[in-house]
Amino acid sequence: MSDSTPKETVADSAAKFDRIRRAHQSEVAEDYVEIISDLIAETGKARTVDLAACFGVTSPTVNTIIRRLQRENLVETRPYRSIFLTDTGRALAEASRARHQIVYDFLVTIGVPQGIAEEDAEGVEHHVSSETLEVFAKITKAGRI
Amino acid sequence: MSDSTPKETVADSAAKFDRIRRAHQSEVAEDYVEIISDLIAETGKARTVDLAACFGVTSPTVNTIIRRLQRENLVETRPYRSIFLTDTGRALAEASRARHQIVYDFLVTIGVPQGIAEEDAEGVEHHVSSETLEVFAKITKAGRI
DNA sequence: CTAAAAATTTTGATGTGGCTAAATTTATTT
DNA sequence: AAATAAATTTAGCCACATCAAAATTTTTAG
Repeated sequence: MSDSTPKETVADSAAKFDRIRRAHQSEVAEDYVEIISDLIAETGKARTVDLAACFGVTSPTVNTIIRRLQRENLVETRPYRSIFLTDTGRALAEASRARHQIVYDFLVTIGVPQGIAEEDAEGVEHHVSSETLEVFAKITKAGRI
Repeated sequence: MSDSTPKETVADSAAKFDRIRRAHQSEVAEDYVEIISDLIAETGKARTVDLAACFGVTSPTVNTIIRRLQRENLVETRPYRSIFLTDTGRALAEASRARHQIVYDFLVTIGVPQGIAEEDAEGVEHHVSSETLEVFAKITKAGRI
């Protein structure tokens, strides 16, 4: 127990959890634009039914979320038609993918098996600060600490 | 771009996101029992108002969540009285704290500043598998990869 | 071209976490 | 012990992600 950890004020704690709540709000959006981007790259379009399969949810769920993403100007879609990304959505997808890759590569570099790294990267990517990401990237590049 | 990443099936993808949704469901519970445990250790009791301050939310919000935790047998509380952990709750708090510490120590070991490590650990701890945690712990112990 | 299949959307429900405002109970002060 | 302050709870609201069932539209097959 190397406890040189400086103690945290109540205000720090509140700020920390507030940051997490905000991260949660963007998580779904980021996951969706990332998958939509993948689907478009692979098959030329992203359909409700494909997204539902990828996420393991029902089509009404996808529908609701796509409506929200449209409201937030991340995707474009017309009734009964496929889903496409706006410029903003594409940018967000790119940023998400980059972060995901950094986390994944880092985990593999430090010795986490690929399958596990893939699973964990998905959850972790939304919660690492840019500072930590930089440390990750540096270590991956060097192949060691 | 070292892309020897094996391709992922749609079923894998669905399982991955399902795991994340399940992690989200436990996150709040874990954070609460951890903070309740801290408060009891420091002050002998955990009150709604203290939890509200720690999490940066209002007391009705804490109230709702405590009701759920009580239903799930993680906390004990009587009307207008403080909140205590059940044995199950204490065990969960301990496991959470241990995980949190592993993630925090690891981040500090690889060079992330303490303040940032504290912030990031909170978000990351709920999304790392036991395999990855072991890798983290090993690196921390060795002081390098 | 029409009938069947597939995909999408709507409808109506649930659970969770958030809020404000007001009511209630407990604790403190005078 | 009465008045005030503080804490808790209740009530009523919203947003989000989820579902099943049903309605609608598009696509595909015969």
